[in-house]
Amino acid sequence: MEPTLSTRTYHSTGAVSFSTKGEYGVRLMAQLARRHGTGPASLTEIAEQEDLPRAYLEQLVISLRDADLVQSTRGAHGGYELTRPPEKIVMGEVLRALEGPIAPMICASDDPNHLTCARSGHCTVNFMWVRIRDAISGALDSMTLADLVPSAARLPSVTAGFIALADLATPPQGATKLP
Amino acid sequence: MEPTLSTRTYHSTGAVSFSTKGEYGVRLMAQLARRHGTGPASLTEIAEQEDLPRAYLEQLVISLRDADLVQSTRGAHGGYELTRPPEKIVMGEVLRALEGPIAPMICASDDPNHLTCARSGHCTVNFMWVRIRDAISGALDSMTLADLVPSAARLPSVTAGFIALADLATPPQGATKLP
DNA sequence: GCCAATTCCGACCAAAAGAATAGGATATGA
DNA sequence: TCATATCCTATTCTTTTGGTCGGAATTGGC
Repeated sequence: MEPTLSTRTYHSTGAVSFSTKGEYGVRLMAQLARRHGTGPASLTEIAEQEDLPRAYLEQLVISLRDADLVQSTRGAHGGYELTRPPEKIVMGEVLRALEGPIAPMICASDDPNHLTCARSGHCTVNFMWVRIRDAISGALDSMTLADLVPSAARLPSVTAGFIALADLATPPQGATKLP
Repeated sequence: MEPTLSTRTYHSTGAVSFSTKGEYGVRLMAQLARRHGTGPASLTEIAEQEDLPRAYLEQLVISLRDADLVQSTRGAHGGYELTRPPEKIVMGEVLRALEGPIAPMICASDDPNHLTCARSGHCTVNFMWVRIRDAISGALDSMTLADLVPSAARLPSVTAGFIALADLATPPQGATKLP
């Protein structure tokens, strides 16, 4: 059942590349966004649609669950679903859950309880890494899952009327509108 | 002469981290900026001041030279120096030379002649990676070497009066001013 | 109560990239 | 001619990446 001929995809295409964790994780979240409101979706199902190794997704989804972005239902007909509507899930949260704190350099981490490097003080370049970090964080925190999944692409919610109205009533939080 | 007890520093501190190539390379450039106008500086000298392996710097500086950011003088009392004053060297150039094109994901590269991934078309998430890339590029291209090395930290130029005046006469190009 | 579909979890593994080291050839000023 | 440089290529070791594997524990449906 599992696709045994696996082409390992290593993609370090230059500077500041995210790993497959970030890539697959985001795609997984996008699939869950499409299905939001339709009950839990199994990883087998999603792995098939996105053509990704199910066993690997299993690992990724743990981080997403621990970050309270998805919730799981065990047993038959179980699976995963978003804990919140897509417009309330900021991409910064997703990427940080998957890949760790945004830190282009050891001396410029998102995470407050992260030691600064020994060179700080006589280091004139730190300032650059901080600016880069802020640029990335800013971009990430200005997008939600809803921005990635056009509502046209979403499956009809089971309780469509209810949910749709409720979602519209609550404006997107923490996210600035796209230009 | 070379410090034989080497502590290899692997630093993947989370998402979007640059490698030591980027880190060391920028520090190297900062040192050259300090010395700008004082003739070539040897790598031995710089490696000592920054406490970095000289042989490794040798490799990095090749990329910088090929990108026409530094020029070399061979033989005794040779070394490297900037090809342009610090205010004319945009950090985007430096990082791209050291680490390759800015591409947070395979489908979102800086480099125009870079194939897009097979999924484009039915891929709704690509747009996010492009925005991240633009955020990074933007930050990088809005800083010059001069922003990293305060003029107070620079060594007095040999032909100080001349150079200083010449530099002031030509406004910084390609770089927007810091807020 | 059994079975199939699930999540859950830890161990394991091969290949790639990262971070150098090693060693020599070539150039050049003193 | 010698010490100091850049130049260049090959090798080495380690860590991370990108998974696989196998087996729990859970749960709905028959």
